[in-house]
Amino acid sequence: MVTIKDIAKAAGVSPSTVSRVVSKHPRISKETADKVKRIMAEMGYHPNAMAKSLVSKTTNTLAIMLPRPAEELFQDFFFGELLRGILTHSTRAGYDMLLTTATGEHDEIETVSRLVLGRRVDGVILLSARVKDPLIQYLNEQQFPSVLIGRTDDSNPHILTVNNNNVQAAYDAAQHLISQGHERIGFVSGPRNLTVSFDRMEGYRQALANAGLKLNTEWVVEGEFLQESGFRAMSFLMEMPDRPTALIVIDDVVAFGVLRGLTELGYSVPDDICIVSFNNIALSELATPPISSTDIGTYQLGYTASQKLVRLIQGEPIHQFSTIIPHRLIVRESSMHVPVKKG
Amino acid sequence: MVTIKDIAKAAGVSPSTVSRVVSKHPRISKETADKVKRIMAEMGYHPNAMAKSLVSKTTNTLAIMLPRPAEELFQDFFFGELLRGILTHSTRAGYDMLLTTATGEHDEIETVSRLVLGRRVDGVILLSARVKDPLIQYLNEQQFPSVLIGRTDDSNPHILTVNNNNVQAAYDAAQHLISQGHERIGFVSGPRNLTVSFDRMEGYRQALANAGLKLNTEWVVEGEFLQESGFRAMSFLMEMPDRPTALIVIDDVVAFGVLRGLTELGYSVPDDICIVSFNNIALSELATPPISSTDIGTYQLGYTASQKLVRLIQGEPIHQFSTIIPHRLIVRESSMHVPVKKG
DNA sequence: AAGGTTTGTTAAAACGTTTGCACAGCTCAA
DNA sequence: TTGAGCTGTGCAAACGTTTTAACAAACCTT
Repeated sequence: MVTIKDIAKAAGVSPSTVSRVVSKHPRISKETADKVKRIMAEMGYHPNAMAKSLVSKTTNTLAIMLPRPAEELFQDFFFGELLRGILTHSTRAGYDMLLTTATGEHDEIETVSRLVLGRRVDGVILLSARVKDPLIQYLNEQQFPSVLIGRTDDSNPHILTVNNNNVQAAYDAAQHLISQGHERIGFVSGPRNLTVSFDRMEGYRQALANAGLKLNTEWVVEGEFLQESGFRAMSFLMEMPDRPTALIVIDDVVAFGVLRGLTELGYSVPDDICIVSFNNIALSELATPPISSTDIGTYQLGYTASQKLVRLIQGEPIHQFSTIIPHRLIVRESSMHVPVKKG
Repeated sequence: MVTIKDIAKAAGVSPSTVSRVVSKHPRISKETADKVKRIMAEMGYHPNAMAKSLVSKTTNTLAIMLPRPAEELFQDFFFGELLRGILTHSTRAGYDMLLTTATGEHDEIETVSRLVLGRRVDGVILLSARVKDPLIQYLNEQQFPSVLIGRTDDSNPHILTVNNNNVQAAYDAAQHLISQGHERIGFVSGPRNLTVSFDRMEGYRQALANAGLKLNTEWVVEGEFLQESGFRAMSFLMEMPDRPTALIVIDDVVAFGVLRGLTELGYSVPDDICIVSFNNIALSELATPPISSTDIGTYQLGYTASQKLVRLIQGEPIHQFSTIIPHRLIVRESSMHVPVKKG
């Protein structure tokens, strides 16, 4: 293990000088710098990250806190794309990513405080906000640099957020169906305690209200972000006497399940029922039929989150604490059918 | 920031004693331990990870090196599932995961040596081996604790590996088709420089040879691990006068593309052509038709890799340097059709 | 030519732990 | 009673950096 002292000795300078060469201090003469650099290359010097962190009190590392039921998340392309956005930026900015997950409900705070209070990371990225999220509240109290991908209520002023306008996105999806003449529109939602479910439900509600359409609560089904959820929802939903002619589905993976459920029950999409979904994962357009989905800018969501967090850490001025990534409905076959009006 | 000295002072003991309480040193009396623990809880003490790492020369962190074209990888459910396996074990074993990716071809070694020589991590997990992988060779030379998910040639004795028997897996897939009476079987492969492509190609070759079937090299198409690859392969493959009646596809995501391509060209699966694929991602059974796929134990692959690496780091005896995770062909509709014999 | 500023470098303290060694007090066998 | 062994604790060095303060030498400015 070659240390800064070894380099200093070999170059005939002090360790401080070597340190300053590494960190490009302006007061170092070109000759000294060149000599030291040459010797570092010759001897294969690599600064010890821990020693540096200890004294500089910065780790150049960000943590991603994965939400508890990580199974769901990982099943989703959505997560991979998000991670890719985060990683692309953080690598460019010179930050490493630490991936962490709690083992249980209660040790969530414990896990994050080990990292935060143990000065293991410089900032935290949170995924998937719950309606009353203790983790968010904790980080807000600690005033530790954090960014949430999702939404939090206004009482957490220290937390940056990057999010979609999910109310509007769901409104747009519903409006698309309404404009095609649908009057009975259902909603296959995700877990009720996630803000994303809440917001999309709200947009759905508003669109229906605006169009003067009835919202039959029996047309609203809550589930997980899993295929099974969508699959199971169908057997229930399609048995209803006055069943919907169109469905809004919270996520593409769930929509795959919905599609499969409908196929097995003998229904045809979009002829019997139309479907619009969210997240626009790569496979959506390869489904049979291709699924209409809302592109929420997943990569951008991750990239922006990392970007804002790094800015916050580096003390740059924050123009806006909350950033909205635009969405766009991609219409495909699954919603291309005009329903037959009832007598 | 409350340090070990603060606790020592408050408890009326020396810092060494506090340190020993934290690390459960047997020579500490129960009374002292209890008192120190109480005070730590009261004052909210959290050990500084960097200081600890500096002196103990261990970081309790593993790195995952992502292969260069990370886009492909992230598009794949496969990666998420693998990550879940790794993370589940590493969390249990008390290790954090550092996710890193190189920005270019050349700085791969640089990126990993910063982590390795900078003593930032205790071990490295490598994904997706190339045929002559400089990264693997580097880690082998450094004799740094590493595990490869995939295969390497025998000249890297210091690298642990976890892998499937991909030759056998492809053999089994081909055999399945052959036993159904197929005589013209094609192969949609991945990038040629990945060992996984190489091995599956080999199994495919062996099975055909064993059955006395001709391998038409025009039936073999190389591409990426992307849907487009599968999609594009079809327009080419199906125009051939003596086109195959069955296809083996390197990955489910590619198979989705294949399926879509065939649908657009007006072919029906499995009636016109049968398909068998690999990796068995969750959406495979939701495709139309459900795709026959080889379950390669993705989660297990990741879990085992982490397990072996941690054992190596902790100096436990290694029984076998190379572990094979069993595979299993899941037959679904996409390969359930007996071809009509010619003449 | 004197004083002030700039430039290039060093010495030493600090960061918060762990751990080898020393040692005091105790127990117990001979 | 002696001393060997054990138990519980403290001292101080070490880990490899960064950074403040100090200072010598060189450069201006008048």
